[in-house]
Amino acid sequence: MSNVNFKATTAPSDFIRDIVAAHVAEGKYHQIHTRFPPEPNGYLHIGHAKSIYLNFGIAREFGGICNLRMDDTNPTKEDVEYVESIEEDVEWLISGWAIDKYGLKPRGKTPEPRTIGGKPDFYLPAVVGKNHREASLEPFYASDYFDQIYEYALTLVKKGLAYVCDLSPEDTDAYRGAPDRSGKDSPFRNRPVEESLDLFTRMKQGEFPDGKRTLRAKIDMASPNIWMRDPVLYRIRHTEHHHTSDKWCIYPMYDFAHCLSDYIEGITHSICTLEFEVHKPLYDWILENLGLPRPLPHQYEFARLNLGYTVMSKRKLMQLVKEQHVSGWDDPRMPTICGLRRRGVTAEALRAFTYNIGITKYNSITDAAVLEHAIREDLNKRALRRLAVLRPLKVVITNYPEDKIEELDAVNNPEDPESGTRKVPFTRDLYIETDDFMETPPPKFFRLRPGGEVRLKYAYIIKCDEVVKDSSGKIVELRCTADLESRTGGPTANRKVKGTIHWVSAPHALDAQARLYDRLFTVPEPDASGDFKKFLNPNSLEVLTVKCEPELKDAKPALHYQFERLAYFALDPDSQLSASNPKLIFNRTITLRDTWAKESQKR
RNA sequence: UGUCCGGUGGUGUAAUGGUAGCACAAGAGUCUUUGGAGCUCUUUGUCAUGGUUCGAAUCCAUGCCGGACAGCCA
Repeated sequence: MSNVNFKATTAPSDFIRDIVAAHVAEGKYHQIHTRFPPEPNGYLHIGHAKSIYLNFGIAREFGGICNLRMDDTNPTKEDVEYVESIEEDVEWLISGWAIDKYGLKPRGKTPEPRTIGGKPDFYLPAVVGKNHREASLEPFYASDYFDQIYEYALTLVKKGLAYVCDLSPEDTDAYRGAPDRSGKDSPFRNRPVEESLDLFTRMKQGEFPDGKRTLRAKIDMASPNIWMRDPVLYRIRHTEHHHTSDKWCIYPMYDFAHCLSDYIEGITHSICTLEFEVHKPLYDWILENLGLPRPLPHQYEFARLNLGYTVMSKRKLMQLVKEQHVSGWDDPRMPTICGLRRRGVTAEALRAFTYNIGITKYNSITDAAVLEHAIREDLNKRALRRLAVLRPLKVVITNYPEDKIEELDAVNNPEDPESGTRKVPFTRDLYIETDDFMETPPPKFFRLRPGGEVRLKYAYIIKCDEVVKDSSGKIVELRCTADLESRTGGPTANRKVKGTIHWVSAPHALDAQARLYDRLFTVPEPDASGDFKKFLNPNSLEVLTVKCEPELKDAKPALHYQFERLAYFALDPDSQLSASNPKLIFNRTITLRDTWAKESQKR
């Protein structure tokens, strides 16, 4: 990669960072500790990137740590496929930026019991600053705390703050009431502590089938907050767990496991999305009623990302994959991290994007143009310029010798002088873009026309003398003459010609596949109402065989390219890079801004 | 008609009682061997009504509008 100097992005400011900054100023915590806690039931998407950059950003800006934790309390939906993809994506997103704040733990380690001021405690510290790829380290798992969470459940039961309930799922629903209607006490609510203890133990031992009983917190069935109406803490699930195997048949609910996981890891700021706001009283209730000896974590909520022209829910993304509307989670049209990566979007662009949209509690839909702008800005600085013709039209320079080959100098990246130049071969037979010629052009068309002149980038000014058509009237070839003095540095090189177009020498042209992606959906809010799939864009992928300048035979997967005047491209992993017979596949990351397209649409 | 949380140009986001700013989008111009990039300029906004104050986007009250919550999902 070239050593482009990216301007240092100043640290953003938002209401959560303001809170953290105040806590740092007053010395409230020994060290700031955040966490990113995905459930491994799907692939990470750009909305997760917003959360990752918030949590790791805070760790980075305030000298803290951010743990990666698998929030894996529901074995029926989770899978190792997802935990592996999550690790890969998180690492890619924070690599070279906050990787030194990445909180992991020794593989297989679980919280150790200890005593603080006479009180029992469980704590699992993070390891940072080591090579995150070390096999000896792994992410945190909520499921690693099942023993401790079970202990805490026992404590609540003994305190008379939790009970085993025999209500069926249907009855539990009915007893809960509704937002505007008070709930009703379970008939098992005042079951003796000893009996609950016995039943809970037997639940753990597998004596009862799924759904038969639950452990519930004893709070207030009349609470205006539904989550305080004796919420279920544990349910029975005779299911193998991807991380704990068959050790458990009872699993803690999110609300019970999450606050305790935060506590066990010493999290100070537990940042989540708005829909958990109504759970906060429960989060606090659990921690406050356990007599915990260390400072308690606190929950803060922000608005999740909504992006125009796409869907963000894991359920819907899963549906697109399963029903094969896309080629997989990493299809370049997907808003997933792996999809964006495959498409050629960089982590830096995603970071700039998330910085630009900010953090608030207002539920908004971000214009897709904001993301596109961040991608273009990033790629403009780093992409290597190359000449490639997407839809070739043959051009013959009739006054140019048949066997002559010139090696012309071409700039690799005008934004980065250090990227240097390369040679591009020029011959009599060329390809230009079909769109760069019009037989009867509209006003303001600056490209080639019959009898008109245009400059070939890095080469000559040519004039179109003759349009050759086949029997159906289709244009198959242009016969042109070049101003042989007009090459770069030549006597007439500075002649004013309105248009400059790209080209490729036909005998030297390299065939490659180009995959042109467009928005996955045709409307800004595909999931606003009804079936989002009816808004799928039927033209979201177009596959072309294109003509590339020979330099591209050495294209590198890690690099980004701009096919001049067209778009940014990146090599797809499906490419075969054998030196003798490479099979190149380029994904179009994003088009260049096209003011001519806008101009021509006006009419 | 319960509880909680919100409401600033088209979109998103600042201003923490003191000149409503920035980005994207849109428009105009300039430059250009990328109709790219850059540079310059322009249009458009504090949900409403009262109140407190020398002064309110900001504080208070009322109303209006929007979102979240009734999984043994997270």
